[in-house]
Amino acid sequence: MIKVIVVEDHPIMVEGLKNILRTDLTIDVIGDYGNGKSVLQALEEKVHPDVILMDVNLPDVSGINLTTEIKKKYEDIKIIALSVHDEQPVIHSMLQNGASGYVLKNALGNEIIKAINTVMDGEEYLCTSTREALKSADQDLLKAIPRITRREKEILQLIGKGLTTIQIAEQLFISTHTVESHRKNLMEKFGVNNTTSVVKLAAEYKLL
Amino acid sequence: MIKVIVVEDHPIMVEGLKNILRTDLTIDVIGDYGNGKSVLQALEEKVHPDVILMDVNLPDVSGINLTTEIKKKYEDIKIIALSVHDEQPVIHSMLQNGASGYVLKNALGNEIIKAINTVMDGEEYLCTSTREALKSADQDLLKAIPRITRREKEILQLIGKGLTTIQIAEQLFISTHTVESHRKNLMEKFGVNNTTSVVKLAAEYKLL
DNA sequence: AAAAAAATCCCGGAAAACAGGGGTTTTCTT
DNA sequence: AAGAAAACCCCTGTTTTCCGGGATTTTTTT
Repeated sequence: MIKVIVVEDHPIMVEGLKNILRTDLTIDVIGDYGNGKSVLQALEEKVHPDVILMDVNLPDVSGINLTTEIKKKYEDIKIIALSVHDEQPVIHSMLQNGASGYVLKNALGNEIIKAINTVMDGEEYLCTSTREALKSADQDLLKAIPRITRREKEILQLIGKGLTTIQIAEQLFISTHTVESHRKNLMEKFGVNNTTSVVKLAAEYKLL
Repeated sequence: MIKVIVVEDHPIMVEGLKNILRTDLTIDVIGDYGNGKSVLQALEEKVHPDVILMDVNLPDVSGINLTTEIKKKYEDIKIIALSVHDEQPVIHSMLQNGASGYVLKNALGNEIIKAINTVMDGEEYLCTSTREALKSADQDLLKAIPRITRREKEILQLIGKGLTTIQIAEQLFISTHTVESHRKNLMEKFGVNNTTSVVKLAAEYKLL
């Protein structure tokens, strides 16, 4: 029996997943959790799954960070990402951080079962649309989501609120020059040359 | 029997919904559709539901527009919005355009059943978190999502790509003054005073 | 056919952001 | 305890956006 746990904050989705997985008699869903904290706790205490089906957008932590953390402590657990996002940087970041599979939520139910079996065989599984998305990105540089610092995130949020450099500087009790430095670094990290693009990408990657 | 159809592009979600609705014997799910076009066609041809459970983010049209269209032709059909978005402007726009209910996807299954029964009684139903979201918006001005024109959307997308006014003007073969006018109008419509905020809001409301 | 909305174009001055350099002090991580 | 990374600070000049007015011509919608 393959022991699976589901990490997903939409009960209806959980219901659907369980229902689909029930059709495969070699799969046993031994638990479900609505946020990152509760899974980590469960893993600590008692639960020992073979596979984790994990939504990428959880209420408390990003799936990317959660994957990294789980993989650090329990390297044998296979993680399959479940997501509505087909942006390459998101996919790429998940895989880079230890996910063995990536399935879009618009995939058919049996893709999930296929994914579970594939990763249990030690292989990587990407659903059809995900493969499409990566293919079109193709060639050279499929970038991961930039790692931004606490401060940068803070400034990014204030920019998103529509504050100007001067207002941000005042609010954070730092010089406008510092704010501009952070702005510069953000543009650099995101590989763009104005803040508007940074905000757009950050919104896309759910970093705001 | 209450005849219900489901409009939702995630098969797993559809599975979950059907499973939940099966527990109520007075509800009959007579069909499901993965996009706006197919529902409209089905309504035209044969299907006559009492209630439509509709995902707000469909691949082809926005739930807001689809609601408007359906309500114009079939005013008796009750529409319940299903969404991951708890932003007031989204909720407000849906209700304003004829939706009778709004349920967040992180709601429990029985909220959906409650919603169906409530709207069939001619009342409006909002799930707990939605009510919370509207309450915190409170007082005065819960704004709807601005209606933007074709051209404005086009310019918004180019701005989001990081193009400057000059570059946009060149690409669209219009004067920079025109681009600036559109920029101005966008800021006005969104009620903010810089383009970055416009892009952020547009991303939030899935207008990009 | 008339009215309303959208799209287009124009100006000038002020404000903000960007580009491209520099450097110091904390705070993590190894 | 060292080294690296983050956070902080500073400068000047250029570009772009914003704000405050305008106005005209197409499209839609009623």
